[in-house]
Amino acid sequence: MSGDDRERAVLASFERLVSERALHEISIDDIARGAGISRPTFYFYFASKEAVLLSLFERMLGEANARRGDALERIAEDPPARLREGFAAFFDVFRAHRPVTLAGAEARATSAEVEAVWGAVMETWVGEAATAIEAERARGAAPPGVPARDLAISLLLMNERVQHAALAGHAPAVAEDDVVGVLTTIWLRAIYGT
Amino acid sequence: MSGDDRERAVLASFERLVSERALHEISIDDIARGAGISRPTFYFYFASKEAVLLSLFERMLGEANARRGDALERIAEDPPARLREGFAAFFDVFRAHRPVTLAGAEARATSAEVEAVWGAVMETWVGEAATAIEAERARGAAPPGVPARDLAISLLLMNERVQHAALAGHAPAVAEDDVVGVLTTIWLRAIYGT
DNA sequence: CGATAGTATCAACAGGGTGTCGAGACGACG
DNA sequence: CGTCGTCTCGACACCCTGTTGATACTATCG
Repeated sequence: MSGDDRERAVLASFERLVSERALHEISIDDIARGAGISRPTFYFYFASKEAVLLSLFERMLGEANARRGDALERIAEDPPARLREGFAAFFDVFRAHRPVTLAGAEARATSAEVEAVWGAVMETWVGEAATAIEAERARGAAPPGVPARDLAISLLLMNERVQHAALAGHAPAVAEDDVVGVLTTIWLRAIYGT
Repeated sequence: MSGDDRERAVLASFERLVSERALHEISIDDIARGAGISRPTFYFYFASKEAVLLSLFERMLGEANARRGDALERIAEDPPARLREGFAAFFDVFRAHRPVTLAGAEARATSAEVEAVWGAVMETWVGEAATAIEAERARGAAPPGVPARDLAISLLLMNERVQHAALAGHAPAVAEDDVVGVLTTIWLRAIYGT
């Protein structure tokens, strides 16, 4: 068995465990044993639980960014349709990797590194959304109002939190199947008025 | 020194520590020593770190609920003013107790009890907001749309997340002084249309 | 075909955290 | 002056983390 196989085994063990219980209930020993190695050997491959999580997480983010396409850039074509399309792309990916998503949210609370990585990802989306809002305002489709960046930040943080509550099943939450519709409606009203 | 004094000392020690570093970096021994008692004695007063936090947290929630008054119920009088008034009341309290607020957010990720308590609080606000939205729709001030409850949940989760990002200073975030204004604008547009 | 260098592995250690138990100190009150 | 709550903590058992140092295995080259 090669080093790459071992590393994959660690990722697989982690993904299995995280689908069974919360991140803070999983020890490095659990992950290591699940991958058929000892705890010190785990440290040969990863620096921490969080490092394993980030590895899985980044793969997931790549998938999400690929799937979303350029919906936001083409928002002028048909705002409701493009918004819905983009949100559905993200939510489908997060839903497909629910355990990793929830573990990521948990890790963000205690790991500065996870927090920073997620913040950087959010930052790119905020930039794109703010640009799209400004373009819609420039062409007269959307009325002026609060700074586009502040609007983009607030709406994206809403998406994050609403999706998380729905996936975690923590009340109060919007039903999973209604998440995309509700978020789309609020974005449309917040950006375009009616 | 009486038992009540000791208990107060524990709360004070906790509040001081939590203003210096993150919750997960604080051990029960730290809290106990800061209160001038031993670790086992800590357990005589509280079952866990989270129990101390919840004690402080509930006091803070009482303050917030008192300060907010009945802004939401009187929303018909002047929606922008009432909304702004209510949001400012909450945000002021959270800002005045920033370390406790941030510790609460951190604890929610790992403690089912904290998560449940916060969920119950959110649930009461969701009920009030949904009722207010339905009343505005009934009197024709607000147009129909997505279910009032889903709208209320999403907007309140947005408020929670936006306020948290601002208080934690985790990018991307809205500047503290702009939070209330931005949130008010989005609520107005989401509920009333333009 | 042996020397050597990089890769991989883990027993054992050091350090820190949690929660509990049982023995005792202390004050109030019948 | 006993005795009963209240209060206190040393000591223990246990779990978790991250590192060290000894050891294997493997591949490549002179």
